[in-house]
Amino acid sequence: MPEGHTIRHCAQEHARLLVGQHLGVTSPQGRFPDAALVDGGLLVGTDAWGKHLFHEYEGERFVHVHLGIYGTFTTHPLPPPQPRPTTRMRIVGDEVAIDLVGPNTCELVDTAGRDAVFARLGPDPLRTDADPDRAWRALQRRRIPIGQALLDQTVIAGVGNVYRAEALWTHRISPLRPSNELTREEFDTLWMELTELLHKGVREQRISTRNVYKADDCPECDTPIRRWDLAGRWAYACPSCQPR
DNA sequence: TGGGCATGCGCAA
DNA sequence: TGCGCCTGCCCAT
Repeated sequence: MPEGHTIRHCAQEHARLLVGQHLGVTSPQGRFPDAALVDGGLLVGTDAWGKHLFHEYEGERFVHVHLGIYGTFTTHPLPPPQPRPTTRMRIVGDEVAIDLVGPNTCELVDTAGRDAVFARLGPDPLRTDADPDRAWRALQRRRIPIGQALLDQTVIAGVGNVYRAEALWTHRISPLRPSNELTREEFDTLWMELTELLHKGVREQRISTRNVYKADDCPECDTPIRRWDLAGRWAYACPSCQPR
């Protein structure tokens, strides 16, 4: 269930369980042949930016993972069960094994490759070095529905469909409002809301609020929630609380 | 048993 | 703008 909070949690957990160890890295499915190039390597750190995760091995080698919509990591105590036929990557440490299934991306990159990923991502509210001004300026430069902009990872990194729906509903902003018509105050509120929701998601390992996302009626005014296709993704909003 | 769907994204047209 | 892809699960048949 990957929005940014899931990836941040993986980075933290993998760091806690595996950093400082030489890892057995394999690809039972065979679709990550470069696993052999880091097999036995020392894991020196992990990092997350938006929905992108990096495992850094000694020698400036990074395994870049993007879970897409289906991807999952599973942690097993040793000895781990037989891998599934679809296990893209298995990492075996001193005390646990971690399996990766169904990712959009699992590739080996160098520092330049990692930086190239970072370069095309907007600020991630979960990162302490995040610069919300960059997101603000990106919204000003464009005139697209704010609901569409929030899912654009070059604007803000880590927000997915659920956090978008919940944050806009909480602050009574229609997903259809043009991005450059938000006031600075509204943007600041939205940024803070997303930051809090993401942090809460990391802590609780799930998205807890369910106000409009897939809801039938608005918890505030009982108006039926409207669902429509916004640039290829389902948008949810209360037509009464979030007027255009 | 099989179709549809899912918190995503890149690419062709 | 629409489609394909990565996988698992739920629900209808």
